[in-house]
Amino acid sequence: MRSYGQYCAMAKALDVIGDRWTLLIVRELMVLGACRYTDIREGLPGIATNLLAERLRELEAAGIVARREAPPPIATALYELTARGRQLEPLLDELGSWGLQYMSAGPAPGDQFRSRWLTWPAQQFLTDHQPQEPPVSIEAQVGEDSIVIETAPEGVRARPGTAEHPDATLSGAPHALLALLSGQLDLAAARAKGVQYSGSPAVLRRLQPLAFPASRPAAAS
Amino acid sequence: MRSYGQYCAMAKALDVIGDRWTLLIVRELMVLGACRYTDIREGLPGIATNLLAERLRELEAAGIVARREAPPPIATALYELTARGRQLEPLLDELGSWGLQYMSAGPAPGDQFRSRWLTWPAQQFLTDHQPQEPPVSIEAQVGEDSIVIETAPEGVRARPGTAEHPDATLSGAPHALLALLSGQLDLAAARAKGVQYSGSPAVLRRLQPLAFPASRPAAAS
DNA sequence: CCGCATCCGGGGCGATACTG
DNA sequence: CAGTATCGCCCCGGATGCGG
Repeated sequence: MRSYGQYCAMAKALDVIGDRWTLLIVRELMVLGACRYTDIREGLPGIATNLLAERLRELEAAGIVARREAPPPIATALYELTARGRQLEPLLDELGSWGLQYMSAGPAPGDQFRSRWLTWPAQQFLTDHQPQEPPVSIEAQVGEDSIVIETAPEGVRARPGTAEHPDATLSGAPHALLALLSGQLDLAAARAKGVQYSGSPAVLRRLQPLAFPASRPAAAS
Repeated sequence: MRSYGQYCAMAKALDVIGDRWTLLIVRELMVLGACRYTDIREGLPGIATNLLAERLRELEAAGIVARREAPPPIATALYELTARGRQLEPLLDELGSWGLQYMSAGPAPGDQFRSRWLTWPAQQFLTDHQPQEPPVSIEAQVGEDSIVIETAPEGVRARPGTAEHPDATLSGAPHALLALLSGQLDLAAARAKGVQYSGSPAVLRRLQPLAFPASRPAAAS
């Protein structure tokens, strides 16, 4: 991208990550961890293949993404975030928190969706209220692919994939699941909007926000 | 901007504020408060006038900026952030915090600078360690225009303008002043880099970071 | 099939000129 | 002062090709 030519921290940041698609590529790498070119592309419906390749090169040159030849069993390269790339997580969190206000209306006509995009609200809004209890996991899916939400020592983690023996399963329309995960709806209200939940309600209650917070919680401290 | 067409909070946010120059316009309005078209333009060296006008229209349509006809004495319109626009402040803070790593090398050849851009590091990194003491103010300038850094009940505030009787004055090269404000340099080291400080060192010590923090402090809690 | 590179049309952007 | 108008270019989107 053409530099703004301003000696200002925000302008310098935008010089590096202000290009179209760039932050969404970082989002995919944040969600997926080390992954293949095609895996990234699957999470970026609408991107032109040449643009993805070009952005990955730029991100590698900027020290945000590392490209690594995979060990023999896999015949391809893997992409992953560097330490500098992982430091973009608070920025993506803020971006999502601000953008959440545009989600309550539901998907616009033609909007694409991927289950993996639910990992962000899951980690952002769910908390383990009983960390001393045995770990639990919930499998959520919409459409083909699924994600796993599970308790961990550091807190609630979410990742694409499946769980062997999930304590609960969740499915439904994207906007209903998002509303449930972000605390806009409780389980009863979400069920009324078509959400299917199987398993003990206590599992979900252990993780859910306690009340209905404002759509944009006040900045921390 | 063309929509990403993804039902994801980050993508939706970028649909609104991902266009080139958009976040920098918000930055200027955050720094200046209600101001005229020309005032904004002065803080955005390099922008084409039609782009600024177009972006302001888009930001107004998105409910981020309000355009208001000024009262009679002034024969022009004023622009200011709406509540939704002010909610972008944490995002700009994160953007600046991440971009700060590119500032330590000093300005690139041809980089522009405005004193007002120092208001962000001043508010981000300075703290009033003696809030019960009488308020103090520091005037800082580089080149033509100056800013005022002053203590307030809510914490340290910085704004473009001048102080009537500043307790201290500060001037020097942009990168040296930034290093001083962000805690990368103490006063002695900054003076060695050409910073001029007049006034009691205690005034600056009252506000300065106590130690030399890492360039990117860990995310809160 | 994966991971791109190439090509081409259209629109966003940059620079300047111009106007009420 | 506060924009509008115009033009050229480059970035982007979409499709196709192609080597491993």
